[in-house]
Amino acid sequence: MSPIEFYDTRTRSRRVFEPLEPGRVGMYSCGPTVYAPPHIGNLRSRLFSDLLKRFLLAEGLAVTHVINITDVGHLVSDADEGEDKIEAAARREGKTAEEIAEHFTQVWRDDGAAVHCLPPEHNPKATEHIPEQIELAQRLEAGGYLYRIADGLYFDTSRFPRYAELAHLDLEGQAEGARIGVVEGKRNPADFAVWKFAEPGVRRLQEWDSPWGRGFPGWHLECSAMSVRYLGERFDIHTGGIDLAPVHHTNEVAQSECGYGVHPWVNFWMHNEFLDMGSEKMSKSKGNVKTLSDLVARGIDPLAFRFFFLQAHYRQQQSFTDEAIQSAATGFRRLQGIVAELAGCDDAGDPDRQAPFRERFRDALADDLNAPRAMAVVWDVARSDTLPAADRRDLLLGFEPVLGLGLDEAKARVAAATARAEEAWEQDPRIDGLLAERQAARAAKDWATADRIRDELAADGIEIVDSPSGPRWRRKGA
RNA sequence: GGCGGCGUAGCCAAGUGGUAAGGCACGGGCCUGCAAAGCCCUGAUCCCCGGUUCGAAUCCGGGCGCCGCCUCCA
Repeated sequence: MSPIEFYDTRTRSRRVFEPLEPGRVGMYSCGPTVYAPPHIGNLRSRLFSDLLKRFLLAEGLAVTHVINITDVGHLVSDADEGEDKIEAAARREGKTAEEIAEHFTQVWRDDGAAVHCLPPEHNPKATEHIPEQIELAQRLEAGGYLYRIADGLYFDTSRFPRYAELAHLDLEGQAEGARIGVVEGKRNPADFAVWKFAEPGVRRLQEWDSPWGRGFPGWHLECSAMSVRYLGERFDIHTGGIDLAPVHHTNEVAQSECGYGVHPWVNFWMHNEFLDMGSEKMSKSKGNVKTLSDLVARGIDPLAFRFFFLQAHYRQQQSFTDEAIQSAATGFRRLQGIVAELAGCDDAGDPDRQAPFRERFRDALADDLNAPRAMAVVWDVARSDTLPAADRRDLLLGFEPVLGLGLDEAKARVAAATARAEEAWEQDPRIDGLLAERQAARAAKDWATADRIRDELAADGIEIVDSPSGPRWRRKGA
């Protein structure tokens, strides 16, 4: 058993993971801003934190996982100006901000459930923790970290020497060519809003009273305030997409370390890389696949996306192409078939014989969550011609709590898929007539006629599949 | 301008000093009248150049190419 090692963004190194409190792990993952459905890139981040959690649970640790729901405070344009995205969506849909947030929060939960992400222990909403956020802002104000300008209360990053630490920022060089929107009165380019004042004459759907006047919290504030409430002033792991490190997480660190006087606030910062969409940039207008529903509409099982995710390491950009997701779907289907077959075995396995495989699987994940290597073990077991079926069954089902691929229900899932395929067979007088003709030819062993009919139908894009209960047909690509 | 990542078989993707995991596709085989499904078998010396080393995909230097972030984008 090798020790658990994770890569930590702050120290830019792989370190042995030890919970701050033996046996217990506190995890915080940056969640969705609920103004639109999550896309598959968001889903990768979610799957990453879920895999991490499942692995820690399998290690016997008690995990408290917090994922926030950002239902206020995101602005449409750059800098700290522009319209709130949720408010914009609400206006567009003719609904309230709460309705928009509620709807997309549900979509986020449904999508997560569809890919078997375990529900977090806490799923706090920013709007339900305004007092906590104000309390933190007051601490920061008391510490002299904030200053007030026309549109809000800002954090003075020059008061926090470690500001650039997490993302290893070069603030000098960065300011030179960055497209940083200029906010009148900011002391440093990196300074950010902790509390924004409601604009005079503009009535927002979401605003609250505060010691500094009516307004709303800055985006970064919620994560600092809610994590301390549910995980304490220091905790073990904070996850998120790699893009969050330079701004969002950097600002969270500034607020939390200055507000609570702790360091390091978070023991391990773990960031997942992006999905590489290649030339087909994700965009609704181009009609490119980007949400889980889009995949489902194309006949991709949500869990095939989870299988796809497990095939690449979380810190590598993963190329998402049509061919890649299709091949994942095929691989997943076959793996399910193998497990479904093994489920019928009633023999007892031999734990000693299984041990080496369990260890390889576990050690791959202990090695900075190397899922691809763990999957290689899965296939070694699935297709082993030396391991008895009982051991293969025990091993694969033993991996399931970490994989989350639904292998424990493989038999039922395969049966359901078969039933769905049955329903997909179509009927049509003309084609069914030709099929009957072909059957007659087959019965007479007139293969030439039989094949001619099939070829003719194939030319029309119709595929015939023979089965014990007779021939069926469907349109290709359906 | 700054920060970061990548370039391994047709595609996806592990592998950070000792003679290249795994998945998908292709090809071959079994099965099937044929086909589909399923099962089995089969493939690479690691972008280029130079260096370090007994030995490098793995370390160093220099190229070329690609991607992300620096905008409240995961």
